[in-house]
Order: sequence, then C-alpha cells, then structure tokens
Amino acid sequence: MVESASETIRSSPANQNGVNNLNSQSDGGGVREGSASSETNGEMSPVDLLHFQQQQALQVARQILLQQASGLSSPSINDSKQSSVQVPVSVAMMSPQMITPQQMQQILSPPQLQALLQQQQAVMLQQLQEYYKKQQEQLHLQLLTQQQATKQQVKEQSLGNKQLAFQQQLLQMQQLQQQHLLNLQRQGLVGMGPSQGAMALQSLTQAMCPSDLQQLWKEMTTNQHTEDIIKHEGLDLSTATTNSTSYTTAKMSPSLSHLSLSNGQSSMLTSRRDSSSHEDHCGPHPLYGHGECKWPGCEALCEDLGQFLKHLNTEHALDDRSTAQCRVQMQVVQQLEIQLTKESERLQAMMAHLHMRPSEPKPFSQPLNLVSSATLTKSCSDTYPDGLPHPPTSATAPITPLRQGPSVISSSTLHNMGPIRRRNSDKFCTPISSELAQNHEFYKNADVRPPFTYASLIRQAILETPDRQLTLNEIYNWFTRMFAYFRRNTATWKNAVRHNLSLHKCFVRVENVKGAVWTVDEQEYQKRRPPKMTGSPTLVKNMISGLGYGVLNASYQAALAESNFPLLNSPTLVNTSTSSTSLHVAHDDVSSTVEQVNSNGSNSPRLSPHQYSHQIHVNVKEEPAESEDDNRPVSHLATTNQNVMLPDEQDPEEELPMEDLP
DNA sequence: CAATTGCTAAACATGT
DNA sequence: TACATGTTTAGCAATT
Repeated sequence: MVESASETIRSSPANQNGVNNLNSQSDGGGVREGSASSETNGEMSPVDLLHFQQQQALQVARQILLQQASGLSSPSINDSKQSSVQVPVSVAMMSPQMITPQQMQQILSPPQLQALLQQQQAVMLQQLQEYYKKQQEQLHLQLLTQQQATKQQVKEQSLGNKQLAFQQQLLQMQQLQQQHLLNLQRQGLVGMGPSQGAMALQSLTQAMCPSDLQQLWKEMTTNQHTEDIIKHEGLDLSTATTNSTSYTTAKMSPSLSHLSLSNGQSSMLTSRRDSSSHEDHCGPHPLYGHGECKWPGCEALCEDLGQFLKHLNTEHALDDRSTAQCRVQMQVVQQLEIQLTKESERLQAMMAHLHMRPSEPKPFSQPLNLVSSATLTKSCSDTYPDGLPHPPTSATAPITPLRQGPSVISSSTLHNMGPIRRRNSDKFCTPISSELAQNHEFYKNADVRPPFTYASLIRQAILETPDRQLTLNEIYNWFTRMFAYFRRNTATWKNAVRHNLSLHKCFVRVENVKGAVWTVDEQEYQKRRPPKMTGSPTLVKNMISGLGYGVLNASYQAALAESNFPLLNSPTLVNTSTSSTSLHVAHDDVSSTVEQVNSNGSNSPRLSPHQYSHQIHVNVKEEPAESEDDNRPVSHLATTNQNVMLPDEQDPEEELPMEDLP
C-alpha cells in the first residue's frame, strides 16, 4: 500500500469544544475526600478497628438509605440521627449530605447500579416486614400488659391511660403502614416487578390490615422467634430498622395519617391544608423542604405548601417523565439497600473470620439475591429502555433530566457524558469479560456507555469468538449486539473502532480467504499497558471508584484506605474466579472486584467459585503469584512477567498471552 | 510540567 | 458514485 496521505492539511475541527467540555463534568462528581486522619486507630484491636470501620460504613449506608427511602435529602435527620457515637473525621467526611443521589449515580457504575438495584425490593420488604413485626410485637406487649393491668389493678383510670397509649400506638402504626403502602405504591407505579410488587403489597397488607391485627398479635406470640431469625440472618439490620423506625416516626406528619391508600398522588393532594398543625419542623411533605421542591432534579422554589402542591401537581403529574424519575429514585434506593446488605454480610463474615470461627461458612461469596437480581435486571431493563424516549443522538450531548427524555437515563446520562477516557478495564483488573458477563443484560439494554476502552472492547469481541478473529463488520455487530449504547452514534464509534484497530499494534489484520479479519496479539496488548498498582490510597481509590464500586464503597473505601485497611491495600488479595460465562461472581465486594487478577476471562473461562471462597481467606500481602492452582495461565504469567511478586506490577488483567495467534 | 493514553474528528486511500 | 474498510493526523482531556 502506498500511502501518500501524510500530507493531510486539516482545518482544525471547530465543533469539538462543546463535546469535550462535557468530559470534566463526568468526573467532577467523584468522591473528594479530604485528608484522612487515622485517629480511629487509637488503641483498638485490629478486630475492633475492623468492626468499627465496618460499622461506620454501615451507618453511613443506613443514613443514606433512610434519606433515600424517604425520597429526599432532609438535612434535619442528619443532625438528629442516631449516631450518638462521636464520629471520627473519616466518617464525618462520608456524611450523607455529601453524597447526593446524583453523585452516587456518578460514582456507581451503571451496571452495578442497575444490577444492585434490582435486589433492593426484597431487602426493603424484609425490612419493612421486620419493622412491622416489631411494631406488632410492641403492640402485643402493650396489650398483654394492659390485660394484666386490667386484671390486677382493676381500676379504669390507668386502663384508660393505657388504652389511650395503646390506641395511639395503633394509630401510629396504621399511619406508618399507610405511608409505607404509599411508598410501595409509588414504587409499584414506577415499575416494580409485577411479582415482587404483588408480593410486596400482599405481604404487607396482610401484615398490616388493622382488622387482622389481633390475629397477627396472636401469631406473633407464637412466632416471635421468626423475628429473631430475621434479625440474625446475616443482615444485622436491626439497628437500621430501629433507626428507620424512629426516623419515620418522628418525621411522619399527621397529615399523612389519613391519606387514602388508593393513590399516592391524589392522597398527597388531599393532605394539603390540614397539615398545618405541627409539621412546621417535620416537613409536611416528603417532597417539600426548605421552600423547594425535592423532586429529583427539580428544586423549584415554592413559598408554601400549597404552592408546592400545585407545583407538584402540574410539574410532576403522572406522566412518563415522572414515572421514569420515580424509577430512578427507586433504583437509587434499591442500590443502597443492597449495598447495605452486602456490607452487613461482609462485616459478619469478617467478624466471623477474625473471631476464629473456622467452620464459618463464607457467606460473602454470594449474596442471597443474586439470582433474583439477575432476573429482575433483565425484566426491568427490558421494560424501559425501549419504551421510553431516548435522549438525542449526539453521543456526548448532555441530557438534562428536564427533557422529555426521562431520567431513566439519568443514571446512564452521567456515564454517557464525554469520552470513555480511562476505562477501568484497562486500568486495574476488572476483566472486561467478567464485567461484561455480570452486566451483560444491562449493557445490552441500557443506553449506557460501557466503561471500557475501545481497545479492550475490540479485543473482547475478538476473543469471544472461537477462532479469535473477526471482520470489522463482525466487530461492529458485536458492539451493537452487546451494547445498547453503540446502537446509536454509529459514525463516531465505528470510526473509533477502526481507528483503534489501525492504531494499536495489538490488533493484527489478517488476510483471509473471504477478506480481512482482525485478531489480537495478546502480547502486544499486554505490553501496551503499563502496569501500575501501588498501594497508594489514591490508586486504591481510583481503582475502586473506577470499578464502579459504588458510592458507599467509594466513601467507605476512602476511610479504609487511610486507615490501611489490609484487604484494600494488599494488592494481591484474593483471586476471584470469574469467567466470561459465569454470572455468579458478583462484584459485590472490593476484593472480588479489585483483584480479579488472573481471571483471564476470555481465554480460559473457568475457575470455579470454590477457588474464590477457598482463597478468600488468604489475605496475604504479596503471596506467590496468584494461585498457581488455577490453570495454565499462571506458568505463563510467571515467565512473562517476572514481576509477579511485586505488588506494584500486578497486572490486573493477567491475560496470559501465549497460546495464540501468530 | 511533560509524557502517555484514550477519544473524537476528519482527511484520505483503496476496494467493492 | 456510494459505501465499507483502513490508515493517518490532529486536538483535547485526563492521568501519570
């Protein structure tokens, strides 16, 4: 080929500015943690410290959850909240005020957002039910004491009082139930999975119907242990429940007490004027606070409640946009719920481990709801991405939630902004294959830009095929097949694909019988990336946030990184097993994500979950090269990178070159 | 601050 | 001619 094209005289593109400027925004929302003081280290034992750290994380999670669950970020709760413990700086930095839903969405990788969100409903339900059970139990106790009092004291004065208290409690409970029902309905409105929604309503109404209370109380007396079971079943949500209880109770305004259950929105309207009794401080409407509308992305100023309600009615009526926004909010809540669950589980596992409980099963290998999550993810993402109007086509155009384009995409919007830049797959670990495997459905359906570089995507596409070669068009097809995002802006990304193919030496064009195909020179590919994995907090931070580990972990990890949390800072860590085909390895914890070291997903898709759990407690520092037990890769690695021992050099994606192409 | 990396845009060449 | 495929250059932004 004779190329004389080197003389390209070009007029500098003028239209680029608008595009590129957007980039900065996408990163701006990250977790900015200040300096960390290690004052938590005082004189605690490692175990205590660990526990403490986890508790901190959990508390933050709970706070966020509470806020989210109430649909607004009310500053008042943050002050009055349960944290009677003095909070060290690290936690103070993670205070909920600092993490807005938007930030969280930015920090969270969309797939995780989506995936995790799906699990929340179950957890939420569980919490609710647990909560109600508590309430019922409380009522029951009151009833009992009352009866006893009746027998023993006979006098009706005290009985009158108690009855009053009892009725108050009853009323309160009913109010709570109604409010929760409303919440549920709100969720249902925005697309809770039919089965779950039905189940939720059913179970809740069943648990709540006042007429059945008596019977329920009876049941409670006989089944009290169920509560204990729930309490002990790994989640340790008891405190969260308590918190939410107090919070909800405190926050609940009388105006909500008699809301009709038929329709959340209309009931909101009915609550209008008579809500002027004590709720000056409590905030009469969850969506109204500090004179402005708390509807996500709204912030419209409303002088009084009436105006707000009017605004609510006009601006946030039941339409596509509102529905979509609700959905997003629901996902946010779900996400946080799940995060909390996982953190709790991890804490338990860690505690169990550190307390030398050898036979302790390791629950963290798989969080309960993964399956349902997967299904839900699918069903959920199947429902909306197509039905809803999509943002305008320009790849980098910012989509404001205000557009008719609903903010379903808002989560993805944040990720859509700007070029991919450093994609995590190329940085640390996250084998693209496992990421893809886990979030396959999500990327497939959600218009979210995948967090991988073009190069890694191309490579993935090629390696996924049996003969490790693809034509350009097949690569295109793979992109469009795998990512909804690439079903638009074709000109842009196709150009980029071609550009990458040509540019990178790791892509080799091979003339074939029926044209040219592209292959991957794995060695070149590996060479291409300068491995750098110091244990520096910044890197750790980048790593984790880059992995889309989620807001909780982002903040949580910031704190941990500073206190030298061993797991985070040890580069070798554990080997997780992931494969391009297995969906079971959740990116649920730092370790599993951080070091999917030699999960050469594409080349050797095996590695069993057993290895994962088996290795999990090898929280080594710089142990011998990651798990020789695995398979062929290792030896290659050892030879190729003599730096196996060096934590710094840990090449995350460890793809074991060799064994391939020319 | 410089180098590197990644993305986008675009010009151009070649083949069908 | 139009389009697909490749190659190359350039500018920008983020990261190292």
